[in-house]
Amino acid sequence: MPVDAIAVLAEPTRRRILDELRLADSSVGQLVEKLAMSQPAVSKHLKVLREAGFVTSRTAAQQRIYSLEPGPFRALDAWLAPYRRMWNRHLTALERHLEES
Amino acid sequence: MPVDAIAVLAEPTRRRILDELRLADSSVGQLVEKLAMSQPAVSKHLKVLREAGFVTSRTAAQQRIYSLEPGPFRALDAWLAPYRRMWNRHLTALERHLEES
DNA sequence: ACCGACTATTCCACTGCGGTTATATAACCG
DNA sequence: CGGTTATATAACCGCAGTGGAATAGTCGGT
Repeated sequence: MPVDAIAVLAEPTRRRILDELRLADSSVGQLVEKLAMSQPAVSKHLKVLREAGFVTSRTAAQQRIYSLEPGPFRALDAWLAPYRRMWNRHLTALERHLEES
Repeated sequence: MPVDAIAVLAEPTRRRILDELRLADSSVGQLVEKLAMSQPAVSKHLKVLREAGFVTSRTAAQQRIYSLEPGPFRALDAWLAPYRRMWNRHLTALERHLEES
């Protein structure tokens, strides 16, 4: 399911966008400023993120405010689950203690 | 840290390799058979996975047995952590109940 | 209805990556 | 040492994706 969700995350710029949106919903213009990149580039990445379900946009006047959607993140977490079981078997005593908290 | 770890996982073939190795350590030849792909292709993917720390290989006669390493998976999990906090705020009552188990 | 602000789309050049074929290296065996 | 098996590397090709510049679309204000 997260089939190509991971591929979407492979792009550093897209991860930066997600980092920004995690802190606050943003308009395209705000992202352009933060990322110091051309507006078309940002819009194109947003399109990819949108189609993969990572973000949604609501219209506010001429701006479009983007915000995160948890779905694909949860899917990625689910993909990771079987491996998590594996690495839990590799816990050292110290790590096992930290795991308690 | 998982900087390009995610990019490494973006490749479907590499995820298939990881899936196989999760079930059992395997030689290159065994992976070639499972994946129905040319041996050089598999070797190249293994090189990428090795350099990203996802797998290690031990030599057994002419064969090289590959096995998983938990490190990068944990790093990915760490990258996901801040987003996990986000989607936890979106839990419904039902989900919240299931989360208890 | 026109203008200005904001965003999306198109076109193009470039780069990088995955796959195959061919070849090199390494290890075991007689 | 010669031959065979097993894996890695090299060279090449085709394609997909990214970024910029230019262009089109959308919406509110006057």
